[in-house]
Amino acid sequence: MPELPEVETTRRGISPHVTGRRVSQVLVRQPSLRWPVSEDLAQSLTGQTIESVDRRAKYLLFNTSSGRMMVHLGMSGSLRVLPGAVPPELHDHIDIRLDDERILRYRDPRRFGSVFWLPGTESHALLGELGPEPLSDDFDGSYLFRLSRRRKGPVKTFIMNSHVVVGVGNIYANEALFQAGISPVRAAGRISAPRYELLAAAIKDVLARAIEAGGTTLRDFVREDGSPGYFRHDLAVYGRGGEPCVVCGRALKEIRLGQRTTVYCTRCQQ
DNA sequence: CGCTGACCCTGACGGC
DNA sequence: TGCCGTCAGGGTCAGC
Repeated sequence: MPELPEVETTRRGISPHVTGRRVSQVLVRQPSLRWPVSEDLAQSLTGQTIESVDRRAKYLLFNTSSGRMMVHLGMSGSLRVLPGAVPPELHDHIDIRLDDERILRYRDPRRFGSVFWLPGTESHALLGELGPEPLSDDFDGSYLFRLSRRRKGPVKTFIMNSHVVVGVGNIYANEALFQAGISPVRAAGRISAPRYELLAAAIKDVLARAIEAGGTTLRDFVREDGSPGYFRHDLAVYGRGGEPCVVCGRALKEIRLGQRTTVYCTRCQQ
């Protein structure tokens, strides 16, 4: 379920606890993730010092002087820092023991996530074709307008495409389109430049607010905590199909678009 | 090239 | 109560 705000919240939460720490041991209990965890992860990472933790799209990058560990949390993944030798539970797939005896633990019940080791300064094919970060200055309305010309697919599918912009998952795509007053089913190529300005601003706003909320919630990455990074009461449309629109009161419409649940107001979103 | 749909997996949930 | 089918979801990739 991690969307970009939760990945960023995870990065901020664990970063102070792992930065500057040396990895003393890596234990892979379950290598069968979205892509198999390579056997050289453990030997490459062991002995290395984590210099910083970056994020690109929904990937977390743990930098060392000899390479990087790249982690994707998929649908159900989480990373926590444990105070010591806490017994693993079901779905706790990877333990990274640090030199202060704390453990960075990767859990992922549905195993949609992935963990790679990138040697040296090597990149990864999965990082190669990504669009801009939604919160960066590279991402704005004119960018979306330019890229969308002659595109016939629905705008919601367009903004969820990681080649277009990264980190806009289903929940926030629904929310941003509602906030911008744009129908999710409208063809991407049939939306004006001014309306794309509204959409880009809405995407930035919903993501930034969710990150802020994540930072102020009771998340504690040094203990067990599985609380989600967003709150249902903050969501205007997602998960509210059939319920009244918060603006006009009309029942929200729920459809499937590109295999994803889509909720919108047929009056407020055109 | 753009777009659609299948697929990976397990937990939650609804119906019977 | 318990079983079983369905759905949810990110993101890649095959195929049209």
